[in-house]
Amino acid sequence: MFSTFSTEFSTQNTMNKIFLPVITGPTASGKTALAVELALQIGGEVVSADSMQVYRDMAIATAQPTEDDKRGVPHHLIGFLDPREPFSVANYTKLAEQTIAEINGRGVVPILCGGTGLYIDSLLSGMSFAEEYAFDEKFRAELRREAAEFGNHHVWKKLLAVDEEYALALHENNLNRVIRALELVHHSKMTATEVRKKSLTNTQKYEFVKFAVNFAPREILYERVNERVRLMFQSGLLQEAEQFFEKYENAPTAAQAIGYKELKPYFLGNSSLETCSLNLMQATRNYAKKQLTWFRRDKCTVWLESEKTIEMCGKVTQIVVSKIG
RNA sequence: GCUUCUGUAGCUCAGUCGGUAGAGCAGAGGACUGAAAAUCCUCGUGUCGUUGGUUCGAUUCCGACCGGAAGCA
Repeated sequence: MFSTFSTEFSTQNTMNKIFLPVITGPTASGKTALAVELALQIGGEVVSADSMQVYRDMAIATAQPTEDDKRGVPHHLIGFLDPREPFSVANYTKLAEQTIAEINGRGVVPILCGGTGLYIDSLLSGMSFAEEYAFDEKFRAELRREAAEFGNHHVWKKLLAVDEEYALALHENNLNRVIRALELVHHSKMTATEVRKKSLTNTQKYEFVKFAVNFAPREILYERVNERVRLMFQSGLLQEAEQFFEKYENAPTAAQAIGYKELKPYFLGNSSLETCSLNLMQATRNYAKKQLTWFRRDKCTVWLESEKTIEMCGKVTQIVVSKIG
């Protein structure tokens, strides 16, 4: 039964690589519980791969595992950052690499668990993010203003002039990316195309097995999402959001978290709590769907039906143990 | 009971001066290299409430009926 999985992973060239089980899946799929169970079975520690769980004072909205959820298993990269601080893949991969190396150095198995596909894949592929490519808020604001005045096409044409290959691969309406690519040229004197090629020249540091938890049919997943949002309200989401708005006026990255932004109309008196709560569920369902789209693109992923959680834990543990040796 | 408005895609609504219709949202799929819980792309046939009439032709005009809303009694 387990042999069907073993063909999925490559065992070649495992020397000097850290073994890293990866557990991912859409929000509310139960990946945290699975990671904790695995950690208990093999004596591992969990490293989060979540762009929003890094922030403090947002525990409920970002569904950070509670002490009960953790069952004594140490968790890393959760709730350590001030919400006013910006954060990005570059910061994440750097921190995650350090954390994983540290855990591995103690002879403990690190377990990567989270729902931010970009962070996970960037880390696993060893993508490099050099300092000189850092972003420039003024530059972005100026281009955004130009787009508002002259249209997206105008800004996209600028990119076409300096990096034709990447511009043709991008839709002109995808302003964020068009601007980022222009920013790259502006600061690093390298095109996005060149940076992309260069960023993947690093050797991969990990020998990994990637599991993705899912519920099918989709309606079941969506009902779980709704239920999770209801639980968030019961746990005090409203109070947490209120405190967040009082304490943090300017939170560039953290303000994007699903949860607070849907609740804001309620605090401003523009919308009923019920309406906001329905919008919050809707946004979370949309998010879960988008996550699945990302996870599907990696054909080596081992998909797990989470109807039978116990059985699933057993399978995962067995696979992981066989890799550790 | 009378008057007025209203009944079109799962939802909210456009529209057709009579030639069987289209947006947003939802839903599905996809992209993704420093904001990724972000950003963006693709996909729209539905007895146009029911039933008669006028007409070559009605979802569109007229009548009746059945829902819904508001006002007057």
